[in-house]
Amino acid sequence: MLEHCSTVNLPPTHTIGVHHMKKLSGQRQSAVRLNRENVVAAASDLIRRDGIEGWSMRALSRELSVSVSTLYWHVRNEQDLLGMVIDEALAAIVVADTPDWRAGIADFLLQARRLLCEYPALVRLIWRSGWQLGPRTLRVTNDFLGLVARSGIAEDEVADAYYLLVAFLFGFVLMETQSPDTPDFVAERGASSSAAVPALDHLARYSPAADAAGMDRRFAFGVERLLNSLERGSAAAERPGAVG
Amino acid sequence: MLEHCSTVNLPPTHTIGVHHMKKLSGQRQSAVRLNRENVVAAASDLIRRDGIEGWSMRALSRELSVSVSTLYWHVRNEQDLLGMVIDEALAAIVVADTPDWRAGIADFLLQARRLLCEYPALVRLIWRSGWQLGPRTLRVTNDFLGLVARSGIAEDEVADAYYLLVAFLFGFVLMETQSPDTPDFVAERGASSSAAVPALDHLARYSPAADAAGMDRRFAFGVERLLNSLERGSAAAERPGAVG
DNA sequence: ACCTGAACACCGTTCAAGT
DNA sequence: ACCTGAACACCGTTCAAGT
Repeated sequence: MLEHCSTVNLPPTHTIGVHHMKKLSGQRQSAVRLNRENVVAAASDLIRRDGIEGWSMRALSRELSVSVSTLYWHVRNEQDLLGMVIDEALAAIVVADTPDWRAGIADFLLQARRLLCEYPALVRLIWRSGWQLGPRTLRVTNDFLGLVARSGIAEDEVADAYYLLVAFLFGFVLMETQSPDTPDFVAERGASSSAAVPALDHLARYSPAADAAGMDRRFAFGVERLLNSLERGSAAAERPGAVG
Repeated sequence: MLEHCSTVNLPPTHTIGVHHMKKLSGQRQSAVRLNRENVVAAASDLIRRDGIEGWSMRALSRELSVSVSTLYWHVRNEQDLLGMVIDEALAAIVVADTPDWRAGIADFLLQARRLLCEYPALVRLIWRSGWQLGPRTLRVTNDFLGLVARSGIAEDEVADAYYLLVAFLFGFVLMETQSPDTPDFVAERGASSSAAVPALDHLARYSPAADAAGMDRRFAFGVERLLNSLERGSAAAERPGAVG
């Protein structure tokens, strides 16, 4: 029920590591020696295949035909492992080094959305594992920050703009991947409401359902407005007084 | 480590229910008869007090000095219960019925941020329990949608604007409550990088750390830019071609 | 250096059985 | 109608013990 996220057919963002080390097919003996990298790759594959619901240290150990406790030799604990999985995945995002900051930012956001959408477990992982940034993620973040700075926004507002953009990105993917189970909740609820309580008229009218078709449009809408709001940045003349 | 979220000292958003039914103090016998409402209220209190980390059906049963299985008579399952907790909490947001849509939207966003921040477990809950909207949440959503529609944005863009605003809200609170464990990761990493690999200069320069002081400013920045971007809505002349 | 088995302290959910 | 105890199938993590 969280299977949309279309955005053109997704290129396989994740042919990075040594992955699929002949495991995940379920034979008995471990043909390959385990190491830190192997474990992370296997975890990544498993989460990709089964989603976060099926994930557990024990499930991974079963997948690798290895004792659970073995994993703890290669990895400090679950959070440590998941952190590395996140960092590896996020490293797939490449930040364009272009003077065209509008295109650069839009491209970054689209890449990130695709990655997070193709790999919805990632968002839940980031959420769950406390969002500590790995080294590769820091690199990507740094480069993106440079892109934002290039927009000509005031120097002391770069971080603010970064938060605006990334907050939108994360929130959007969150809504997109975790959309309500009942896409038709509007008709349902709107109809059953008695005459006494006012109906959910706006919900019925504008129906902000998270249908796959609409989401691409909505993302583009958001990105466009955000880019515009950066562009017209410091020249805002009619601001009431909320500068702080 | 997720203890910021200042935004003026928070008024107690949550003196709603019958709560604190003399439980949470830990005596033996259940003086009050249990019912659906009671259970939800107790769950809400418990999560508020101990955060989501300590939450479990079994923990709640211990708190109520009752057998775990008893809970399942009053409530379908954990997800059902958490859904009701969320809906109750979100119902505390009141949407101003004002023609001043800018003020109305800003007020709504601030209320929501406060609530979610004061109650960080909520965001994780929403995340975890699949974001199905309860009846009270639908009401709030509906009213907010009306406010957005009043901004004079094109009718077929109301839902898009709604997503833009709410995505920002959720993403922001997510970043705010789940900020990295290492607020000083910049100096740390920036310093230790060798000369070979380029330093994380932008991170060091703009330091987008989630310090409590900066977050209020950042939220205000975001809200302001978003409101502006709605205002200048349909009059956008120089859009490249991303209308769809 | 790498792996195992058993143990510890947890989970959510079900279900026959009690009053 | 409401509550219990025991059971089932899980968790993450530790640790002495094996090679």
